[in-house]
Amino acid sequence: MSKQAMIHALKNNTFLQSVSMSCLDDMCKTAQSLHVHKGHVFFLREDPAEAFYVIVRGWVKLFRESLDGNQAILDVLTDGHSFGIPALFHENTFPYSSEAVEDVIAIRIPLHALKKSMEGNIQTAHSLMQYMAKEHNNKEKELEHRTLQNASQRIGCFLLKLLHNTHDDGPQDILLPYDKALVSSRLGMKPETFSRALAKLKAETDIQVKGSTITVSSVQKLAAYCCTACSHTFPCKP
Amino acid sequence: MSKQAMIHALKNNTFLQSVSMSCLDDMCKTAQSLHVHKGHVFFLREDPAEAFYVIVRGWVKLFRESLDGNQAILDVLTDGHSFGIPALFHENTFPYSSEAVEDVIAIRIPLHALKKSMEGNIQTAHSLMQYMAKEHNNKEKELEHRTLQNASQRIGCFLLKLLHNTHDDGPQDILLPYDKALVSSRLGMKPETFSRALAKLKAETDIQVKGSTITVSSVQKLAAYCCTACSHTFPCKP
DNA sequence: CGAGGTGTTGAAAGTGCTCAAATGGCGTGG
DNA sequence: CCACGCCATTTGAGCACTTTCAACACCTCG
Repeated sequence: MSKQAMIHALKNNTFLQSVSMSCLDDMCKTAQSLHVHKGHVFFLREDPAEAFYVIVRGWVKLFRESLDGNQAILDVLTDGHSFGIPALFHENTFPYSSEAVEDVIAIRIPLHALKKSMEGNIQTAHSLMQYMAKEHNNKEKELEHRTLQNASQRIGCFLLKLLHNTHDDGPQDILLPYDKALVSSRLGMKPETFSRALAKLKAETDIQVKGSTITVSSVQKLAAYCCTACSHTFPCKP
Repeated sequence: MSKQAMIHALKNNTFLQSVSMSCLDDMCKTAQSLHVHKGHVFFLREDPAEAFYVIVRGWVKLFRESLDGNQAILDVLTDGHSFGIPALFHENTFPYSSEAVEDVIAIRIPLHALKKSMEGNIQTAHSLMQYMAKEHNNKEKELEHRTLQNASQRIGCFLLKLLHNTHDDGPQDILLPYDKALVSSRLGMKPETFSRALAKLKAETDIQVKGSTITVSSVQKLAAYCCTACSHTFPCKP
């Protein structure tokens, strides 16, 4: 991937999109693009951190493992999203591990380049803050969902976020972006629970499930089922 | 509370402590101190936000309520901590409600003062980022705990964070900082569950419970019980 | 002493988890 | 084109943990 292509990718749909071209140009001087194959890790928790990553294509999961061998999925990210940035504020070690869920193309940008850009350029600093605030907000929502919603409702909420059109109430198809086992751990449940909870959701809200394709017959009905257990009224955009 | 006292309070143990006196002085020009009595709210979720708060003394809970009337506690804060800041990045409305758990003395600082200070002063911006990164990190830990730890382990982990001395293995007393019902919802469980889970923790790790005072006979033992279900090895400082 | 708040306990139901086995789709090699 | 094996997913049965609802104990304060 050429340097120009990298800059273009950063301008499109990443947290750096408001940063000026010249700043991105600077930042990309030490950046590189890379392919990571399915199942391979970018870095592990506590690794010394030298760079953060921006996903150009593919899916990446962020996770931690407990001493007794369980895994908690923190997030699953795709095009335009970045990861590894919190290392900046964490003694330069990564606070989580990251792994390609499928083949990934990413841009690797040294943290010191980001730091330098931040110091010289208010816009970079502002973008980073915006990014962190959004992350923080997402985590708080997540925590609320774990507290107030049951398994079926969390699945429904996940589906609602995948909708393209939140206004039309007519039937819409949703394609699960990654396999059900990963969706389930992303939502803090086991695959078996996911399967049963999805069946329950099907019974409650008239969705149809065929493999990874889910057809929502009434968005209203689905939202009514999920969002009553949440502080946000549908659609919960920001 | 005099302006000098406010500045002094901000210099001591808040996220603004690295900010220069002159900046704090500026910021405090439009700040005011206030008392809020137990049970009274500072603001509600979705209120238009004009200021954030720094706690000088007392305890404040941050929470959200679902449509069907349940409450999720996001955090419970005390001296030196602040709340309301995320409104800066949230269309100037508060993303959560806040209520005094006991009588509180706080400093109310207009958000525009913070914003202005941030723009004129790198150190303020840096402090704010540091603060947000830490918050973000805390939320991720919280989420991990909900995923991987059971009720007893979460209580144990909560107690470990209250320890003054993490090195000595000898007996130490801990005083619960607020009532058990609030601790339980802070940890995402019901009061009854808390009571039973604490009894189980007592059986498993030789702690003694007498009202709000808990005596840990062996920190090692408690840590061994809780931290095996977590990715962080004890003591988990940062 | 009585009232109200706070915490505990019991019994039963609900929810999600574990382990094991069955199902079904899909790509490969024959 | 079909059989095979692999993998993801589903299903079943039993269990563990948490919640619910109700009752009770305890403490403090008036």
